[in-house]
Amino acid sequence: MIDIKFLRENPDVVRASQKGRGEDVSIVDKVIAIDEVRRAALEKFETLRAEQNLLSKSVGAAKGDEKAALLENAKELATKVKEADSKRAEVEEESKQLIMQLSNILDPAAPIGGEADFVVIEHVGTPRTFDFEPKDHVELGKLLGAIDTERGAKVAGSRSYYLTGVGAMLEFALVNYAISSALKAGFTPVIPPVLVNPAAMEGTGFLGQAAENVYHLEKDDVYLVGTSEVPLAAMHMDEVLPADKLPMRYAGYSSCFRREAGTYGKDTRGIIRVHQFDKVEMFSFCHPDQAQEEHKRLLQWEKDFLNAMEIPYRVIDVASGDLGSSANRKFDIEAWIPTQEAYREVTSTSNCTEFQARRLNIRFKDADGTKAVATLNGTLVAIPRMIVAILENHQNADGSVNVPAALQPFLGTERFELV
RNA sequence: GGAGGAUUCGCAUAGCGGCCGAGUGCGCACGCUUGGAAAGCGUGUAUAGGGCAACCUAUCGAGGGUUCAAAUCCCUCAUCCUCCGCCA
Repeated sequence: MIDIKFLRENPDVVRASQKGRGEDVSIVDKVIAIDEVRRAALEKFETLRAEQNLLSKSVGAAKGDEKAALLENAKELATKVKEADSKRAEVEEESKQLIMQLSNILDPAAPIGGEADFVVIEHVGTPRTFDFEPKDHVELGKLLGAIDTERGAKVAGSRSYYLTGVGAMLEFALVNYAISSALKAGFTPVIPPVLVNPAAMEGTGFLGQAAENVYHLEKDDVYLVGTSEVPLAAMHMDEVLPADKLPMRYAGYSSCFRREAGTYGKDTRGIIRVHQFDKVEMFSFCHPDQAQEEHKRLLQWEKDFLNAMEIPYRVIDVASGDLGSSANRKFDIEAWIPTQEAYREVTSTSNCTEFQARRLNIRFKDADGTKAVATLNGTLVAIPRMIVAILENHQNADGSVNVPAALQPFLGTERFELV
């Protein structure tokens, strides 16, 4: 949610931001208009209420005929107050609905444009040249007894899979490596709930445009999270965090559930795009002035992970039209996938500034008062895509796969052999 | 799933339909006292919104209702605790 005071004072900035995202600019003026109506309605109600409070007191003090007369007036006033109050509530709700439609204000540094208009910040590592025909992860997964998509489909439908044998072991190794490096970096490890209530989902902004990708359990009115960003962000909902504890960093490990509606025909092969996967997510609550630096740090931790996996990748600055509504800037890391001869997204980090915290009512207190914190998130490792990258990049001609040195202590082997 | 109890200002508690935005204790901050500290004494100590100054308004788990007036009465819901049942 945008700060209404900021919008009042800088409508042009908000207009430009909406335009840059390719979103509705006219909302800005609608918000300004309704905000005036809102304040007028509020003032009217408050004046009447003040009058009523006074009158009520004199009723209490009065006696006999005098009291009867006052009561007469008070009754009349009470209906007026009720009317003014419901008008106020109505306008406030309307105003809130409109404000909620506005996305976060873009970082001026974010590239403007659509999905294809990202800016490549850097390339790290060089895609390997194979002296044999590289196999894709589905084939390798079969040869190693690591991934079983056929049985996944049989049991759970399309975009489902089993990780078996070294596949399962690889997940444990990745998670262990991720959590132990997060610990070293000062994160608090967290295993969050993956079943959350509407307030948590709503507050983190996943019931907007992203709603169709969220699983909802109607009978109990709870949602399956698509990322542990949701329970991690909502963890401190309605709290005032101690300023001297910021930044507060959490590394959440959880399953993630995504309906993947509207992706028919996209990445149908293998485990690049699936309905359920596990992920270690970094989440940071920090001082708004620190948000940009924190964002760089999250990106660095993501790079460290890719480096440790010895996988070539590039970092992109995601364009305005492709940002989530909460993010003011987003960096994606894309790993080189040999059989696709392309870089594919494996991690992503967003700076949500105070946008998300304002919705969730997460604040901190310092000398100037109580203000919204900034929230940032970043993927440390999303298991299936990392498995794809590791298998494909480190394969040998016979289908065996070399284990990156960083993972060897967790796996007790240097190489995955065919089964 | 059933039966009871609870939910008040950081914590613990008091609270009669109007004198309650709310008392007390602890904690915290500042001051006095002291060589210094403790104790003691004094003062202060929620959040949000509107004017942005005085001030006003809202908030006693949430949402409704009764009333001129609700922390206080009624209804619905949520959470926690105890007991019973069921499942592990």
